[in-house]
Amino acid sequence: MSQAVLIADDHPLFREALTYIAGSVLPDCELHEAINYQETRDKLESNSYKLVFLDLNMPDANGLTDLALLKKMHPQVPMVVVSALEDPNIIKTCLDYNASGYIIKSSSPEEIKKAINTILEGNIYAPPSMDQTGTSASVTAKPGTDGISSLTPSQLKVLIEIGKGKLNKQIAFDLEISEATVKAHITSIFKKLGINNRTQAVLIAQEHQTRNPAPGSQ
Amino acid sequence: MSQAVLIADDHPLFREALTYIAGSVLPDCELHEAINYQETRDKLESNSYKLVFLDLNMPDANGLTDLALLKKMHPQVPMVVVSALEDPNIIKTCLDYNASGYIIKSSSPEEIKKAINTILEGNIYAPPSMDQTGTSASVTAKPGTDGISSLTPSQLKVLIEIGKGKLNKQIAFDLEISEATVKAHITSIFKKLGINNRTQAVLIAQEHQTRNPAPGSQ
DNA sequence: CGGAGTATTGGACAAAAGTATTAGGCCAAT
DNA sequence: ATTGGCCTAATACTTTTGTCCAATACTCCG
Repeated sequence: MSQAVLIADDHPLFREALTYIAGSVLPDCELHEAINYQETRDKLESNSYKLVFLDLNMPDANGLTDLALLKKMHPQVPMVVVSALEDPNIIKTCLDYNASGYIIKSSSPEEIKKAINTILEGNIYAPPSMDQTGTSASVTAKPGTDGISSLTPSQLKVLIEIGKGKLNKQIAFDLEISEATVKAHITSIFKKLGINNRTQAVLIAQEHQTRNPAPGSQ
Repeated sequence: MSQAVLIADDHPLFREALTYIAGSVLPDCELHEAINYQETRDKLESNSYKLVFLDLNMPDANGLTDLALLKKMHPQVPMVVVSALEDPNIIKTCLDYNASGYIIKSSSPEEIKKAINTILEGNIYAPPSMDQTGTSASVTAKPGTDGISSLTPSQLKVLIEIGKGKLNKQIAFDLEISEATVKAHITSIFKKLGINNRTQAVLIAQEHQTRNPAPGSQ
């Protein structure tokens, strides 16, 4: 069987760097790349990967919700989140969503190699900065935060669309399902999240976007 | 007439520090304190201040939207935003909302004194870090971002409530106006912001919450 | 002072959202 | 093979949302 690794990141430089590092640790692996969420999803569908590097700030991505969705669809594939953010809360949340690890983009190549090996041995890798703060009691989940993990893939997709401010009719069209189905999903989502209207759903969906303090934002 | 200054910050230590500094620069002023947004609003209603120090991260605050609202209701009162954040984009946005200045919490007492004097002379104070990047063309507003400034006080209040996921009925009750009025405001808001439903309004309202991107982000 | 423009309010109406119920097909686990 | 969960979908219904039109009140400006 082929041993393939997927690198999903929209930044060419980092993709190249990660490809190089992964190649040195795993010389016998095919190295695939994806530059956006769509491509990541497609490649996961058609290939069997032993490891996925996943950036949650790709142009068409929806932050943590994407991780939840990909893990729902491919629970057996180890996925490690790569991000510039070092916020322990975000890191912890990613691990809560069953990420196999979290790599900070500014890490040294040695650190990244260590992470890869740790994960391939079946363990979870968290960056060194988490060792001090990771188990801090100050990092506590809000009510409803974990509820999003209980959503089914279809429900997550609908929630993402709600989070874009779309009408049910538009969501139905875009997801190629009927409006009745959209409503059915929404009702389920509300029950699972303990809310009762879509604006509250937007707020929860927003909480799960990995914020990128990008230039020009705000 | 009495010369009073209001210090609105939920952090006791910083409030104390700021009180001390303000007292040294303005020995003849009454020094009032507010520990949350509600209290800030009330004190502004019942007193006439020559200067207000405003923290936008108080427990019941709504970020930049609060600044916009307070300035709408008291356009003549100079307000200086105090915050731990140094993001030039946020600083610029505060100034766009007619803040008279922006003080970074880690500033030295001398720096803060300078800021107070600058503002009391009728000028705008921006932190030194802005001098290099402040006028950068890279800080550009998104469409709709400035639209929030064009909202009337009532409309802003309604938008804030929408941003909490409330129903029109609840908003009407909480703001003590009729539901019909709430809806009328919402329609106006939509036109000004160029949107057509409340979930999109939530997204815009969220953008104007001052995010606290945690130490070490990016 | 008088008009222009606008904020605020409200009622009536149309559109969308949300709930309840039912049900068929599919897949995985027992 | 039967159960159970998920996705899909339709109908029927209530509630909420959003628009349109109209009236009042207020400020600003000539």
